[in-house]
Amino acid sequence: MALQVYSTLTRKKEPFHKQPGERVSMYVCGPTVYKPSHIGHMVGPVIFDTVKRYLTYLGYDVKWVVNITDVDDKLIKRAAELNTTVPALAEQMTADYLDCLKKLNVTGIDQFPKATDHIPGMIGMISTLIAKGYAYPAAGDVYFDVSKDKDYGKLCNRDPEQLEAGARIEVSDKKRNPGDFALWKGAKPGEPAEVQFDSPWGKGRPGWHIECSAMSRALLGDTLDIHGGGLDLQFPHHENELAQSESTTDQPFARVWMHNGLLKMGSAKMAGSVGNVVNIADLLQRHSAETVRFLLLGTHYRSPIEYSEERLDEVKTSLQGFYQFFESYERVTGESYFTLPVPERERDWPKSPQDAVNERLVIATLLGDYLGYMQDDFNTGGAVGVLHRTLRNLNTLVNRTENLGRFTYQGATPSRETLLNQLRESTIILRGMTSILGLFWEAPVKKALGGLAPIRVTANVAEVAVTSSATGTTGATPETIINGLMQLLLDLRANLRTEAKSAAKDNPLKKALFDQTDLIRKRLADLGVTLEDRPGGTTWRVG
RNA sequence: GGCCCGGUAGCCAAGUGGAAAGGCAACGGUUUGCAAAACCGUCACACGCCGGUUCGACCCCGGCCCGGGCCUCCA
Repeated sequence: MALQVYSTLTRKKEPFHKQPGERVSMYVCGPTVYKPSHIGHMVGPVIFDTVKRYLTYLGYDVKWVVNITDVDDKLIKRAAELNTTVPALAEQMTADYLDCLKKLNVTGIDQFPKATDHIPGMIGMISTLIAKGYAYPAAGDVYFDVSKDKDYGKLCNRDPEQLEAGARIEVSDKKRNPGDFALWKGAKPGEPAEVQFDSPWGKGRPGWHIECSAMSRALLGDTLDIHGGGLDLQFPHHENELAQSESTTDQPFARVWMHNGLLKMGSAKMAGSVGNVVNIADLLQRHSAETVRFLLLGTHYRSPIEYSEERLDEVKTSLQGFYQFFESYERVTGESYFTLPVPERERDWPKSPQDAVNERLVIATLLGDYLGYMQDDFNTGGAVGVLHRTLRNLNTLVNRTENLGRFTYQGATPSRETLLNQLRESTIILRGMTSILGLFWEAPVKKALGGLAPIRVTANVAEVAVTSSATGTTGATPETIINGLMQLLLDLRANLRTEAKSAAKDNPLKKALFDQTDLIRKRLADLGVTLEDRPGGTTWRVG
């Protein structure tokens, strides 16, 4: 099935209008930089980052632009409150925004144009609109005349006549129609000089909406392939952008309009106006960026996302299985999941599943399911489900490899090498699937011990001794000491276990020795350290 | 009032005109000296309610109830 994308304009899924290999322009409305970002601000970026990753995987050449609106009423107000300047505030908040994107692994945005860098473009557009009769100056302001635009309201099904009925629209005697909106706002007395720009209509600043029309046009052209943004921007923001742009260029403004659902807390949306926002910096103190991204992608992008601490805890738990697998994978293959090649484009994926055996075939089927979901309007929720099913198969493969000989096969027992090959190829597929979603981009940090890697203790104590002396003792740091102590403890425990296991059943020492090994494990558990005795030796981890 | 969007198990959440993915929680089992981890199994005769279309609907149509969003700044 060809890629299907839901368009707000037609209210239905449509086959994507471009072919792999072609360029795709994507514009997503960014923030007005007057406050630190909250998680709601990250929904769109995470989703469209995933959209870009998937389109890239399919072979499209995507150029993605996100605007920074750095001049606006809210900025002026906030800067005054903080006793700073608008540019200084904007710069600081932009840095915060970019930092949040980086933390959530939103890496696909190609350009972040600032409104203040595009004033001439906006003035040009407004002049054109006036010349074509779509806009009119009024005492220093310039307004868009919605009655002149025949299809005004087509995105949101709004009837300009009925806009009056709402009566919540800002009233102004400068407007010809209640639904008219400002393209340019004349400077008001007392406003700082840095937000006063020269224009044919006197000093002033752009209205909200025009910056997106001007900047998307400047960087991506008259017609965008994809225009995205939050559901709450449909009206009036996108409706007005659409009206301005098409009235200016006489070209379709966007081929596809994609709107993401909003974050919900309980029964209400999360928003600055509701006052229930969760600041990202605070959030990341409690939960990993991975957990947050996983939460955002677990629900279809057009649906509201249920947000709560409980949800985050749940997601975190479900994520543990993946981390466990990554450790298993490394233990069994000696290779880190995070250094496996990432098949970024379709042509780079492992091929010829017909050559594969058993699990490898199953995983190839799962990949098909995964792609089926993604093809259907970027159904990341369904895709995440496939990830979990894939994980189960991979764990089975790990178990078979690690416990080779304990499993009975119908035909010939595969060699360890065969199993390892299957495991590696299958894991690369998982790696590719998670990478499209932008998940598991870096190895998790063992916070409690400052990045200390888990030690593996083999049952062979002689071998252990060699390992520890090879580690070296020079330059003792808290880390090397803790590491060494853990090693010591686990060595002793390994010895006890060996003794206990070899002791005869009726030997009273057997139980006594096992009691000691259990005591060590219990006391470590009290400290938050979990020991896992495996066929190849004992591993430990924090948590 | 107008315009949209939802209502799937205890919670979250996919989905298809032909007998409901996945996760969390719960329970049972395999494995383990015991654990941990992993794996297997159980867990919605049922998808807001009522009609209709159909051989057959959770999925299509109509009505109703409930919830949410937008119409004012908002990702």
